[in-house]
Amino acid sequence: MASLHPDKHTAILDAAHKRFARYGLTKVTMDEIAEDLGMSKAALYYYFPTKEDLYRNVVASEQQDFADRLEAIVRGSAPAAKKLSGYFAEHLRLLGSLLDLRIIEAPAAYPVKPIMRDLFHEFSSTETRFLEAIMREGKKRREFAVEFPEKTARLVQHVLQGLRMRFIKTMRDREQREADIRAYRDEVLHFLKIFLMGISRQRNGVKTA
Amino acid sequence: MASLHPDKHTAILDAAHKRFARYGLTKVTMDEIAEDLGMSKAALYYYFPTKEDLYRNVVASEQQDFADRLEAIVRGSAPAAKKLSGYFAEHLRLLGSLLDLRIIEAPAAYPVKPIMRDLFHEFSSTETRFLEAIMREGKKRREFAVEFPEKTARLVQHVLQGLRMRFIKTMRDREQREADIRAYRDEVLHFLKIFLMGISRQRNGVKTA
DNA sequence: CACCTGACTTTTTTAGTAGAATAGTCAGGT
DNA sequence: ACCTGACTATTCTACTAAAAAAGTCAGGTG
Repeated sequence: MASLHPDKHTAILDAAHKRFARYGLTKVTMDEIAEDLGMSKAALYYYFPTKEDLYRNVVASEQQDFADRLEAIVRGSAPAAKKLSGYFAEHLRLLGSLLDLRIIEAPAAYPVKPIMRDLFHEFSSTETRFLEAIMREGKKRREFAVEFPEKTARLVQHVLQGLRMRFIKTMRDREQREADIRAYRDEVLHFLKIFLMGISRQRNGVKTA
Repeated sequence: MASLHPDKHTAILDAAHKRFARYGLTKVTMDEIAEDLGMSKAALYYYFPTKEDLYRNVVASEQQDFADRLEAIVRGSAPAAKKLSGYFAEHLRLLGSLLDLRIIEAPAAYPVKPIMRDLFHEFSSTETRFLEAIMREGKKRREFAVEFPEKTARLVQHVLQGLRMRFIKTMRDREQREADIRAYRDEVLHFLKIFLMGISRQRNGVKTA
C-alpha cells in the first residue's frame, strides 16, 4: 500500500509531525493538517484510517530513530560503562520528543489517555531491550559486578523513569525551564556516576565523561 | 487552648483519624465524624476552625511519629551506612500512611489539591533534614566518598520519590497489590545496596540487612 | 463561662444538557 | 487511484439547576 503513494504518504506524515510536535494529539485537527497540505480532510482519510493512526505513524518514526541510535551504541566495541553513558545520553535526549508529542505531559493533571500509555510503553520496551543487552555484556566481560543483569537493568530504567516523572511534575514555567532541565540532567549524570561506581569491579576505573 | 479540653480534643482527632485514614479528606464529611462521636457538627467547629485544619492536625501527628523515628535512627551510634538503611526502612514504612490519608493518590488522575502538595512537602522536608545529616556524618567519618553531601542526599531523595511515584502509578488492583508492594520494596533495597557500594570507601564493607 | 445544639446561610460538587467543534463517512467527480 | 464537498456521528465544552457539604450563629444548659 505504501508503495502506491509514497510521496503523499510521507508528505502527510511530515505535515502531521510538524503540528503534533508543536501542539500534541488533541490540539491538532485533521482540517488543520489538510489545510497545511492544501488538500481536503477527506483526502487524509484516504491515506490514514483514523487520526490516531496518523499520530501513531508519526510517533513510530521517532521511535525508530531512537532505536537506531541505541542500536549504534550497543553494537560498538566500547566498554560497557561507556555504552551505559551513551544510553543515559540518549535517554536524556528523548525527553524533548516525548514532551513535544505530549506522550508525557507537563501538568499531568488529568487522566492519561490509553494511547499515550501505550506509546510510552513502546519507548520503554525499546529502552529495556538495549539496557539489558548492556548489562548482560558488562557482566559477561566481568566489567560489572551484577548478579541478575535484567533485574539491575530494570532498576536503572525505573530510577530514570522516576527521576523524569519527578522532573516533569516539578517543572516550572518557561523562564526557568532551562535551569530546571539542567538540574535534572546533572542529577541523572550524578546517579550514573554513583551507579557505575556501585556495580564496577575496580575502583576509580570508571570514566563518566 | 488544648489544655482546656484535652480529652474531647484528642477524641475528635482520633475519630477523624479513623475516617480520614480510610477515605481521605474529600470523602469524609464533618457530619460523619460528628456522628461517630455522638455529637453535633457544630461542636466540632468549637474545637477546630475548619475541616482542613482538623485534617492537618491528624496528619501532623503522623508527621511527628515519622520525625521521631528518624530522629532515633540518626541519633544512634551506628555507622552511617546502617543509618541509611534505617532511613530507607522508614521511607518504605511511610508509604502506607501517605496512601491511607490520600496525601499521595493511586490514580492521580485529577489535579492534586494544594493542601496535599503542602503536606507532602512537609514530609519531604523532614526526610531531607535527616538524610542530609546522615550523608554529612558519613562524609565526616570518612565512610562515604561524597563531595557534596547535600547534593547526594537530594539525589537519593529524588530517586526514592521517583520510584515511589512510579510504583503508585503502575500499582494494580487489590488482588495484586501485595505482590506489587513486594516488588517495589525489593527494588528500593536493591538501589540501596548499589548506592552504598557506589559511595562507600572500602569494597565489600557494606552490610545491607 | 465552657461546651454544645438545631436551624440556618454559603460554598462546593455533581449530574445533566444544549450547542459547538471535530472526527469520520460517502456519493460522486476527475 | 486519488480527491472533494456535503453530510452524519461523536466528543468537548460551557452552563446550570439541584444536592450535598462546609461553615455560622443565636441561644440553651450545667
